[in-house]
Amino acid sequence: MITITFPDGNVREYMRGITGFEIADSISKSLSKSAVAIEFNGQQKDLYDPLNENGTIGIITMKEDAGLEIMRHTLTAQVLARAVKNLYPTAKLAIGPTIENGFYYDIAFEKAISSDDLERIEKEMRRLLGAGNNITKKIVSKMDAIELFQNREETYKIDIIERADSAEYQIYCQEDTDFIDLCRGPHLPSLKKIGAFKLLKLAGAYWRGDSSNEMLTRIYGTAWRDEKELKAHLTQIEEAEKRDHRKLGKEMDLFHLQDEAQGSIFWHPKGFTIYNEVEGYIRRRLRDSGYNEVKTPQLMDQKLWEASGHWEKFGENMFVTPDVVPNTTEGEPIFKEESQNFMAIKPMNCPAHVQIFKQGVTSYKDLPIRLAEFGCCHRNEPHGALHGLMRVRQMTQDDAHIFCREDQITAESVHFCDLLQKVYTDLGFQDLNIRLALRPEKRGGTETTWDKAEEGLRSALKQAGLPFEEDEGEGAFYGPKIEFHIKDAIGRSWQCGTLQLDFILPERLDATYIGEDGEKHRPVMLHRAILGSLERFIGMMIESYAGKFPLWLAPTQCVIATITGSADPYAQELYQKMWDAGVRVELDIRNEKINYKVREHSVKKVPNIFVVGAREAEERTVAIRRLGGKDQDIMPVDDAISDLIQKSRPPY
RNA sequence: GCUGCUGUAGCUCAGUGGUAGAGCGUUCCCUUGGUAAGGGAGAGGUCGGGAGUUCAAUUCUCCCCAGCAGCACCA
Repeated sequence: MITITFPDGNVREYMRGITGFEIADSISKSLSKSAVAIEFNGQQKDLYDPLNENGTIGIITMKEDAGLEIMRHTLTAQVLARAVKNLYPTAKLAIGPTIENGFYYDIAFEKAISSDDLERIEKEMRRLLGAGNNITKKIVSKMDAIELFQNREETYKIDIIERADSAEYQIYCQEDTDFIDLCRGPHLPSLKKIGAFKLLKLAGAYWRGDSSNEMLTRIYGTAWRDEKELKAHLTQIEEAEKRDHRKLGKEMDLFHLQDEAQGSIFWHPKGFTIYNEVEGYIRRRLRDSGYNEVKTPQLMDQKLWEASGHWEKFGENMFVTPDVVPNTTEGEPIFKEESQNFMAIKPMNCPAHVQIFKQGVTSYKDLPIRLAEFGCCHRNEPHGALHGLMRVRQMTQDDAHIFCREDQITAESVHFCDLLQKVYTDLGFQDLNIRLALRPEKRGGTETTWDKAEEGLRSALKQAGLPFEEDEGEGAFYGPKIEFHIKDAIGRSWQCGTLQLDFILPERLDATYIGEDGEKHRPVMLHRAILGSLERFIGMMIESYAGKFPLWLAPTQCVIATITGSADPYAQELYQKMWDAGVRVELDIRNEKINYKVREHSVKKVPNIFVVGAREAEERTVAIRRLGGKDQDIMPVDDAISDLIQKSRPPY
């Protein structure tokens, strides 16, 4: 007999070898009916796995998220994979995991498939589900597992097995078919329990995530408990797509991109208003946090980048220009002779900041020195990486470098995390994903320095009360880093803020300070950005506010809209008054109905419309229509203006 | 960079082996209307670029460019 403990603390005795299904059945028929798998001693197992030891059991049903995930997993591994093999027998299966809201399967097709095939596959999947086969499994040795898949020429499965160091492998089968799949499970006991699903898209993906490997075809899908949940999810995706910053940027006339400057933003007046407000805000924050703003060259001799190490390490992502006068004679080459000297357009500000640090002599008493720059950087990003404002080739960071002593690292890091938190709160971002990237394989510096650096950042995060995850091997070659990620409208994660410790660059560029002992010492350098690139951060803001910016950021804070032409003089007077008071105001005295004007400005997401007609002109009032509201609010002019100005104050 | 898809008017998109259409916007006219689209008329396109097949290409083929999705990359 074995002793089974239930989540509520109850204990029961069962025969050795009993299954989760039988245990569920011994509790209630309805439970065994809804059970899809079990969790036994913290590990998920199939419903029909025999239990041979004492343990704690939890019955997983589709109600739990764990059950939903098992369903998604079964759907991709058993149904999508089988449907593909039925339709394309020569296709080779690679891996098919679950992801947030769904699943994918990576498959090598003999011939490329397209979205039409997606429909065929989905149809075949539904056909297979109709039969509602039971799923069974067998456990085989490594040799047998390899043989099984060799017979089917499933080379990727063989690769997976060969790389694994387990002695036993689980092979899932479906009754009445010869379909098999290698999987660590668990799976649903039967296809009858699959809920509602939809295949979404096709994309390429490298085998084992390595770009030197061949590219497979990845089929993405989403799956839910029932049609209602599925529909809700699809609606949510549609809603999220409406918040896409590229779409809103066009609709709200904020910026554009064009072929001749791919990856670089043309900021329109309205977009640049937001940009300037954000920059002004962060500039005030930095000034009051002990930073000194600087401006450094855009073009610097390539030799400096060699000295800093960037040339060797990141040269491929840099733009260079020969230091010669171009030849403008038509039909002749632009460069008559090959240039001996090259200038590089800066991809980062750090080497330049070191140059400023190195001017004169710095005492230990001067540290920390915090140099900030809204530095415009160019990075030669791969074409496929470019993405609206989120990934650009020309960007401006709220960049700063802190030169400090080793004993100041933790205090500076805590100081930074505090500042970052204040900024993110002000700008409406609460949902941060913070990652601490630790020493990579290829790295500079000693183990002791790395220990100190990693612990410095770790304790700073703890002191700042920020939850974080650690990523082994993801740090920069010069030091560990903290990354602050935010998700965009459709759930893609982008790094915005960052804090990086650097022991290497001061060494390479020979930065020193004079210590208490009168000797030269190396400062530590902290690379840090709160917003990251202003372009990306504004992109995130457009999506998180869905274009409905708070007043202090709204490109147009107020439109004065007239009802009849007779109110025009009054509206003009009002407009001048507000303009003089510094309000970002527009005047709409077009010969259009007020309905039309209200709609148009609402669609453009103008936060306030001051509606004026004959009555308002007579009484010297305005009828305020606020974005999203249905009602109007009648106020005397001066009250309305001072109220608007009051509400337009930046958070700092 | 890789895989797949897309590229037609300012925007969103339809369409065809015989050089093109809608809605919105824009211009002009009428309308002065009280809180999410008043009516009418007009202008506007080398159908992403290049080459090929064809009597004829926006349509078919190839190459290039760009965009989108994902992957890889992201100092």
